[in-house]
Amino acid sequence: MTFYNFEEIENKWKDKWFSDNLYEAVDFSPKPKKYILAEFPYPSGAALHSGHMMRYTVPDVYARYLRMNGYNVLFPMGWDAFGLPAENYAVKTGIHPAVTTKKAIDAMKQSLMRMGYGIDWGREIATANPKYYKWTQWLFLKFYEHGLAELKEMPVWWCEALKTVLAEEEVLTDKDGNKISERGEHPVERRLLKQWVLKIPEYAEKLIEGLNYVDYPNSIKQAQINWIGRSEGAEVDFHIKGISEKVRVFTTRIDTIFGATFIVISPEHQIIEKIVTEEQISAVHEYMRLASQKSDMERTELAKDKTGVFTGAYAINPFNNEEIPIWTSDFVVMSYGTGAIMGVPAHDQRDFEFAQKFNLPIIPVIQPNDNNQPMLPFDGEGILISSGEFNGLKSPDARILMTDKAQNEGFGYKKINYKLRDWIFSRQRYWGEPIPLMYVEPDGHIEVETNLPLVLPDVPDYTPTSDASAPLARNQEWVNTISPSGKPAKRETNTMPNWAGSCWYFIRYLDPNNDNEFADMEKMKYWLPVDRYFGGAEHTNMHLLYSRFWYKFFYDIGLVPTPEPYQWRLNGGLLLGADGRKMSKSLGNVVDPMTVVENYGADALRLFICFIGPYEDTYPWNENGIKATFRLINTIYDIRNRVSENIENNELKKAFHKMLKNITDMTQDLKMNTVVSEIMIFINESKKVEKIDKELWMEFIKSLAPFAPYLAEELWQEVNGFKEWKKESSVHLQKWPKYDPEIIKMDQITIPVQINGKVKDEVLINALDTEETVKQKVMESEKFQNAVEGKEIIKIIYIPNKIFSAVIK
RNA sequence: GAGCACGUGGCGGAAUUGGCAUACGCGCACGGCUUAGAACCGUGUCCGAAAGGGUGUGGGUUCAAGUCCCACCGUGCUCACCA
Repeated sequence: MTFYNFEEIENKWKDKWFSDNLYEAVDFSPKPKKYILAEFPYPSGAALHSGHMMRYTVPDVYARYLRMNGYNVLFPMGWDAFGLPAENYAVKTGIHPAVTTKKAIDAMKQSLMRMGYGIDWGREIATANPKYYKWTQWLFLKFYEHGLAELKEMPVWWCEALKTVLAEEEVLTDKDGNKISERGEHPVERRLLKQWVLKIPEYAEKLIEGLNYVDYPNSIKQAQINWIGRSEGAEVDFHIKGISEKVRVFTTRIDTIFGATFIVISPEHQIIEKIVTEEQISAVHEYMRLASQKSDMERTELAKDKTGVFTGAYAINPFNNEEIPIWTSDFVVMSYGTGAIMGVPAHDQRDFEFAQKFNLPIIPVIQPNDNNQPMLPFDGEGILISSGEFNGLKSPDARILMTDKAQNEGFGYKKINYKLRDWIFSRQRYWGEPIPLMYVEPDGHIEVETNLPLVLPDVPDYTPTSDASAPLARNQEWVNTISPSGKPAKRETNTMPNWAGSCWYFIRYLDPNNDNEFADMEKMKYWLPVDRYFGGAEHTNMHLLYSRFWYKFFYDIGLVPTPEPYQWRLNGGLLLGADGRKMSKSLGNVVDPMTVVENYGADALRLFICFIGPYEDTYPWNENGIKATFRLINTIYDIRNRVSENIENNELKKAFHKMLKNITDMTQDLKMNTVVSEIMIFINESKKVEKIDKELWMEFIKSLAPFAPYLAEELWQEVNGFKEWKKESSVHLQKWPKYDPEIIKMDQITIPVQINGKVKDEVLINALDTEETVKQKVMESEKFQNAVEGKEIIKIIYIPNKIFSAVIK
């Protein structure tokens, strides 16, 4: 067998492809466009990792397939270049994040090229480039101008020792249950801080509605709908006994309000200080302190034992004037609804548990429709009882009438709430886009920086300062400025989150060098929306939702041409270590793609990733699997020695066209694993013939090109006898071969014969046989005759060319 | 607890969407090549001697179920006392 020197051959073609930008996407080409997008990588320390090759290989194959089918394909790549790891590294070493990021980008770009991904590198972007983030800042200002960005008190994890805000993942719990910082293990607590937020809940309805018009898997749509968490209900005011205050609660079950036997308010609720009684004040304060140690998640865990403290105050139920106690408990959180609920223990699981724990009365007010005595708590719908004038009403009707009453009498109204919260958009970090706003003296009013980009300045030290402001505050020369209105001002020192740049990067690929606009409208009209968007499942409720939000807002203010950014979406799976566990350095099961490329070549690796299974699933790495595709590559390369002109091999030709039909359909459906199987089947057939016809071989090479681009290029150049590289003669710019349905048409087919659902025989038929003819052939069969001997045939089902089924008695 | 997936040989998976379950590959066994091994090549490989039986378990619909319906068991992911 000839040795296939993959290293030499792959590097040769890689250099030629990319120096000629073979995979260029042409603006306004008359060809139909396809925009194939895969989430751009964060350029972290080392280089390409296994997740990237899982993410990009199938999209690349598909993009190549479309290109060969006459589409003007845009398959771009860029860098999500701002982020925490580079900054943390800078804090430790003092090396500027721009330096480490640049290094990582260079290494990763080389790796992506080496994998043979057909990227148009002429459109490369990086979010940390001032030419790019100029427009991120400009777009942020659109949110600000339209009232969708504002300063708000938001609860965040605060570490007093580090003088900084921490992310959820930077907070650990020690063995006594106390919250500590990952770095330094200092105490941490929840604290309210002024943060810039983007008001994504204002787009909740549009984000749900838009899902009707896009082609996402149901699981993604459902995940976003659940995350947005729309619920219809009512807000109702309860007056507080003895003082002129009221507490507002949100409920989806106003029909159960006659069963309310207590009120629970969140420990952060501002009304606490006004209503708490002398006797209860110290207990309440201690409880508030404990609650600040917990995350929302811990507070709301289902299995948790209920805790709480009585405030000493009583509320008055506006429907029946009952006086009910007001408690505070951490299972009620401030970030949802009004931060206060009415406790209806007979009809809500959590309220029931709370009432049992603290001996509060339980009053059933809903009777199930079937009149059976329900087990409490009963949270279903039913008929109202013990509810005064509303007795006998059904739950849904009661909700309408009771909400109307509240509205008419001014103590409540209909309300739709969302779980979706304001998106905290400021970070007390260095390595991000500066927020282009300033606080103008003397009154501190906000003015907009008009001279963009507002470039991220150098600082002497990347650690945060002591007053909860970002490292940028260390550069006083930069902080102190003159506002556009000519007054002294201090710049905002918080930066934007990593998500900012990735919210609109797919737009910038369309016009990456435009200094006058974030992108030209005509180019956007040509390319948008994205036809296929490949990414990670972990981004379903973050990046994917955030960027839809940005885009929908831009659409509303006329900046972009379509209501949705991504027409289609698929989440990809992971590659696990050979031990079936997530790859991690500590487990020592990390597979480095470039090491695999060195050992087996990029084509073998690409084929392996295709072959391993469907794109969206997760698999363990298997060294033997890649040996199989490596073998396939070598076998194909070996077969070229048997290519000759004017060879008649009809059977092989038939096998080829069969394969071609299958892989054409499968590639369209992104079923790359079965494509590789089909190629293997054809190659197994090819091994059996002595000589292969050159024409047939050339067709095969073209069909191989999207999957094993290097080998295909090598074989194509060789079989054509090209001496010199010319971009136009690359196999990747050829037309995808067309299968001939005549050749694969089966004249004779064996179909199974079933009797009472069991296969009893097979019969050879002609493809064009009528049902009558087939029936006759079956009747002639000896096995069939034996089986029906003395029985009555009651039914015959014939599915043309598939199956013959008889029912006998 | 909820939502969404999913459950097929020793393993990764396939099954034209209701029509011959286990394609293709790995592994394994035997054989070839080799002084020997690696690599490579070839043959075989669901269980059962057979009749038959087999897609997590139990039921159902159907001429026909891996595929559809119901219940249960189990796994994974995401969210989670959301009022």
